[in-house]
Amino acid sequence: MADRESDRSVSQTVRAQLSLRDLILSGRLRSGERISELQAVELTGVSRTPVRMALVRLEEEGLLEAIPSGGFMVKAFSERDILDSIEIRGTLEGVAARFAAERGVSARDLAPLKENLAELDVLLRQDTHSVEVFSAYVALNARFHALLSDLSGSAPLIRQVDRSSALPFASPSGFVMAQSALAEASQILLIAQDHHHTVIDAIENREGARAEAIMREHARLAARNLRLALRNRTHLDLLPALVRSSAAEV
Amino acid sequence: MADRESDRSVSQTVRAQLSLRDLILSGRLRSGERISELQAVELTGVSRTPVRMALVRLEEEGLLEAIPSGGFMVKAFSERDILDSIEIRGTLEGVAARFAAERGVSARDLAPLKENLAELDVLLRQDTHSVEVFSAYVALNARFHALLSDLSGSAPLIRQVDRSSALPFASPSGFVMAQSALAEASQILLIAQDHHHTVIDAIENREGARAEAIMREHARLAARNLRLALRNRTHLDLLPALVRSSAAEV
DNA sequence: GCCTCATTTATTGTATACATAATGAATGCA
DNA sequence: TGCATTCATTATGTATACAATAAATGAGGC
Repeated sequence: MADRESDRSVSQTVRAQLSLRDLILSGRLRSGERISELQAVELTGVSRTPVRMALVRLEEEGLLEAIPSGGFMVKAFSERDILDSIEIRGTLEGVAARFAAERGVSARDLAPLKENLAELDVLLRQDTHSVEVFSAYVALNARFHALLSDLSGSAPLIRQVDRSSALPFASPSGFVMAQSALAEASQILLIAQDHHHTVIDAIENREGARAEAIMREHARLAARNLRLALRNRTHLDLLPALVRSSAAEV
Repeated sequence: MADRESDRSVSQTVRAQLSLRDLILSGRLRSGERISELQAVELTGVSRTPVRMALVRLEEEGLLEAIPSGGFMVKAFSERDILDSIEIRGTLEGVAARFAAERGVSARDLAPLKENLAELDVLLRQDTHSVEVFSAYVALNARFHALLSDLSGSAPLIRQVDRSSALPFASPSGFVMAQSALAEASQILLIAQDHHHTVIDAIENREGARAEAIMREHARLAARNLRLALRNRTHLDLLPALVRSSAAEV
């Protein structure tokens, strides 16, 4: 929920952006649906100016698409689009890992990653089928990836990785796929965690090519995971909670 | 020049965006300089609402940076940032080439690329040191790269490539470096053109890994070219013309 | 009965007025 | 003399009024 009237500390623009993002991700605004400014005003409770700003930002974010004659519509994504986005993200993360390895990182920079990794290790010994544990996993995993791209020390790269992350994680179907796959193949998480460990090892040993290859393979695993999930969809009831937790963290 | 008062066919927002982009790229607004809305209003001649839209879009474009307390400043880029951006772009173009190769492309899709390639061949037999020929080269080369990413058939990837192109080509120093390097090492263009030919060949023969490797190497060539240019800067007088032609094509 | 043109309506684009927050300077007090 | 507090000024955030354009619907003619 977007706390429409309360929380005066954040700007109207941000409030509108959060509200609208929530509406899109939760599916209340369907793909391909045109969204008029006045409609957005009704939905968010703020006036047209901040609503327009929010719409422009959501367009840049990739959730909306500008209509030539004016206005915006909710962007539609194919499964192929989402799979491609995962590969793009993996490719960029591969470059990030390689940069980190080639340019060298201090033990101080690596510390938060190792800490995060340890937390993930602990978590993965629990039952990842439960909503709480899975949500915690999603958050920790996202943090690992964010820390990793930071490790590259390259502002343009960090920026690009951020942008390429929008689609795989923003899309409702992405969420459906991610969690449903998880439910039936939680050992995949263990392999993913192995990737996390080995990429850090590669970076520490300055093995750039290896670090890059691991992150690419990591993305391929995620993609495979999702393709698998497309066939046998389960646990769709988990979706709303996941979407909500993701929208909140922005 | 951005034709301030004339050309009523385009929106005020777009006019403001073009004007401001031109001001930034031409260096009249210096890196790190704060740009207030009223100042932007003065400079562009449109009112605050479209100016704000333009500022937000330029922020998303990567040319401006939001100041926490409000407002925007012209973003500053290091040489490292620009070199990284070239590598990022090359990496993504590598994926695009691989996608094209793996998924297959029709002869009809390849036709415009081959035509473009032939035009480049003709051009490269001329004196690339002249402003006209070099400008034409820049335009044709940009078109080749755009067509190539289109060939991937992946909307998310095309989008990402577009975004990663902003920095290397938008930045004035990128232009300085690109053209000054060119002036003293025009044989590099011939090698680059060979890359263009061979990547198409690889795509036609469905050699995905080779296609990807070529585009990566292509970017490395560009990066090397620029590093070289950093040492002996020449022909800086060409800069304004190049910036102007680039700003116009958007 | 269908096609075309005009009128009307709705929606976006633009401008400006107002409010609020931040910044800087000046004055008073310690 | 130095620091803090307050006031003034400037800038951004927000709302709304107005204009222009595009879409839709109706009527009239072919």
